[in-house]
Amino acid sequence: MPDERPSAWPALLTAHALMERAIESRLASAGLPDLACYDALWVLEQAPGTRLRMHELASRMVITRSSITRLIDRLEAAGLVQRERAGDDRRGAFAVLTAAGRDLRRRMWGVYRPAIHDLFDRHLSEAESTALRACLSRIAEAMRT
Amino acid sequence: MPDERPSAWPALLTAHALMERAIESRLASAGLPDLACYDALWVLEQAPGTRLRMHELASRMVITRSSITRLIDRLEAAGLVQRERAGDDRRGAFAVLTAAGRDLRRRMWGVYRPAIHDLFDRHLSEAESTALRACLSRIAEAMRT
DNA sequence: GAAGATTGATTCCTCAATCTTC
DNA sequence: GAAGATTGAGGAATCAATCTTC
Repeated sequence: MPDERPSAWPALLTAHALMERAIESRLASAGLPDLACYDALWVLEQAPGTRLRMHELASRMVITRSSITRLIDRLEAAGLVQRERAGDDRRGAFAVLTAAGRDLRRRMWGVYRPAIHDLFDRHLSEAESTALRACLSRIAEAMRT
Repeated sequence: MPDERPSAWPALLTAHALMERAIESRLASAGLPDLACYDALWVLEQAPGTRLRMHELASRMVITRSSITRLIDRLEAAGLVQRERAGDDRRGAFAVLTAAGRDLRRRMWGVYRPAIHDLFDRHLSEAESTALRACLSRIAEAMRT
């Protein structure tokens, strides 16, 4: 880029792409689903009652409403989540984590966790890791508002 | 994630997704092509003779061989790049930047550059930006080898 | 009419198979 | 047989349009 001062953004783009490719490759080799699936299961597992409205889930995963519909279609077909109608507002739907979903998430973490360490955290000092997290969270926070 | 010490990786994932969405949105609003197109044009513009072998271009963009074939198909149809057969090894093909490609890249930069500043660099100090770039380059470098 | 979610049509990505040249 | 690139088939992301409920 014709830069005045070089931004960290291109490096982030490259690091992200390489990481994602390597992680997906490890998951696939282990016969496991992809990162989008993991993310959905994990976000649901953190939510109160392990359930979330569709648009809330989409927002936290940073994907579109149509994408979340189709993703939940697949996860539901695989028995990892279940849809439930909202009681108070019958337009709404919840995605609810199933026991199978929780189990699979845990198994995926067994591959995902060492991958994050080997490919990412291993190359950072404790201080760098903390600083990185602070910077990136700040940037994300600014875009959420 | 069930973490011992929180990694910066989830924050990177979120920041990346939000950034990409916001940048694509600005480019689309300006009637311009997407980031993949920009990246290809820019990588070619940096290369000696503004030309690169297909697999070299794919490697630098961190996309697959089939993806680069199809991306260059589109860019060539739009007159932004041109294919050339390799003289020495006739299996190979070059993607060569055209004048129209260079012009469009410049116009896109007029939208892309302020977006990077507004959404990313504006929230970082000079020192943070430098440190971020160093960390992410190191991580990318480790995966390249 | 607006919000929540889904669907149809299109575009794009990916895997495996293919073609060509080395 | 292997490297470079492309292609066909299937899966997934996206936009706009739709359906339902508020």
